[in-house]
Amino acid sequence: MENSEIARIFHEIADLLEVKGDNPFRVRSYRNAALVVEGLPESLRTMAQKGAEGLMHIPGIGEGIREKILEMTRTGRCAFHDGLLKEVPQGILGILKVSGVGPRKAAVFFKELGITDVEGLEKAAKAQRLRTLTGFGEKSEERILKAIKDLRSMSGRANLGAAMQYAGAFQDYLKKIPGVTDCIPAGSLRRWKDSIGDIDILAACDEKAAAVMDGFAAYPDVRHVVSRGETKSTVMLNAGLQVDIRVIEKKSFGAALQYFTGSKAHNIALRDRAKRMGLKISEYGVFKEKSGAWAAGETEEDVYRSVGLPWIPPELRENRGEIEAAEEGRLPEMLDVKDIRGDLHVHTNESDGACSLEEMADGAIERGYAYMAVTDHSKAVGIAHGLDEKRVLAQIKRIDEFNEKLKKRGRKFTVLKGAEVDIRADGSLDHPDSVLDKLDCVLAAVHSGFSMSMSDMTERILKGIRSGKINILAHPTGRLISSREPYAVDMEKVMDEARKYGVALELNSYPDRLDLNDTHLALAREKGVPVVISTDAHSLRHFDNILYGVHTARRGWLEKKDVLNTRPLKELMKLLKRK
DNA sequence: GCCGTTTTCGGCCCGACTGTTTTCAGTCG
Repeated sequence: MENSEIARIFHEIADLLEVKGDNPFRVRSYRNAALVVEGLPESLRTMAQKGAEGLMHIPGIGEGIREKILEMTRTGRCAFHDGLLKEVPQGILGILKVSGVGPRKAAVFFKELGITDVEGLEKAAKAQRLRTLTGFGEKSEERILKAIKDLRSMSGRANLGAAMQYAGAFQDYLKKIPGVTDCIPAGSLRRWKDSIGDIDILAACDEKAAAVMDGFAAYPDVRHVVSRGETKSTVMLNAGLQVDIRVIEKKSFGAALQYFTGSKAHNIALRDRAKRMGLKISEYGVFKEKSGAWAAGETEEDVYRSVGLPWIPPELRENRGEIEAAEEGRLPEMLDVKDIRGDLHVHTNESDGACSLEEMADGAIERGYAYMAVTDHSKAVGIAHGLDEKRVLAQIKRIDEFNEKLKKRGRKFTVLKGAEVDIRADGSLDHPDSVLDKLDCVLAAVHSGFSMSMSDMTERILKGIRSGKINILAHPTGRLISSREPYAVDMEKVMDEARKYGVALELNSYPDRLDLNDTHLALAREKGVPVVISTDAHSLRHFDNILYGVHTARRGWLEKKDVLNTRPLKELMKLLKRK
């Protein structure tokens, strides 16, 4: 059982306990454990091989949950979870996804009306049966029907790229409303999380907040207003994306930004820390607990300073040890997009790119890069018009000629000869060694046969690494955030072997990929496996995606030294020498 | 169920909005 599945079970246990009306702090323990497990770089499967001893010292995991992890990694089941499902029908978990319906209401619907799933809830609301319950009326039914409609129109979480665009447009609109002095997207967007549940926007204003709220609700792309208050409102966009806005006075802006950026787990830990110091943190500021006197709040720096910490970059705020690291002066030196000196995954119109080699090179030069690797597909990827041996040789010749031309013109820019060679189902590479040996930078990647077993897929990729012919493993898990699960692969084994063979792992910056993800990157850093941040550009504008890659790397605590393409060309070329 | 400058019991972040009810519980972030 993998970490993601174990985390899912803990989330479900938390939901089921809540519907049962169990101790809310016990519920929180399971929810917290789920988050901790999700953020764990190493797999519990591996850690549990040493028994309970291997699972000690994971914050938030105590004896009870440790036992359940052991059980799940050994048997693939959790008896406690199975037992809960006998008491509470699984369909009720779906009801909890309906906005405005939580565990208490779901329990009432189940006990009083025998409702066990969303369809049943919809029927009951339409038949006006909910209003027969105490505490529910006509409006409750309306809200629930609307929320069910919204739920169905949402395609789960939005990818970061799309969410950024929606948020940017909304932000521009809000800034033009009179009285708004500042406006910034917060939430998981500001933390550059790879998928976004909703957009959170914080606005500071010097006049009546009500005017801002009017403007907010009047945004042309709004489908309907979900809730509307003095300082806080929620709307649903036509695209099925929810947007929350919070309006706050300038003197509280830092505290509000800190609060609204999250993550929830980070905030709880920070507020807990404040409490132990005799302080209280809310979105309005930091206050002395006894006297209620205002202590800080205008900037985020002030808020963190008030609890004895340096400012913590948003990407790190997941309660994954950043507060302890901040306290001990161990926060990573954050990578900057300016540190990136070149792109090592670029396609041209020889395969499925939109632009020529020359056009892509111009684009890279314009960004201030020192180098770029042309890495078109190999023939197995027919749909991308992959190159055969003959075409690769022709491309090599063209690149040599192009580099000569650049040199003559005095340009300090080099195009590396590369390929994105397919790792076939049997682990062999899709170009002969004679071709690979002529290239500067060989990427290898899986493009088909995703449904293999974990052991087969791992072996397939290990064979590619052991060929000694590749430099970089591209998009190592193959996930597409909104449409395809990662294939099953033992990433720890892949990383160990990659380190042995001097193969780097790619962080693909495409917002739908972001592959490796943040926790894998943390593992790579721990294991000392070098990472390359690339865009997989198929057109000029794709170069911009490097921003998503860099911020994802920051989420994985990667520093400049951990990333190969922060090195100057000469140093890079030495590192790309294959064994 | 977790955790300890409040250490093995007794706490556990904090506030806005909604609907239905007259003072608040439930939900959300």
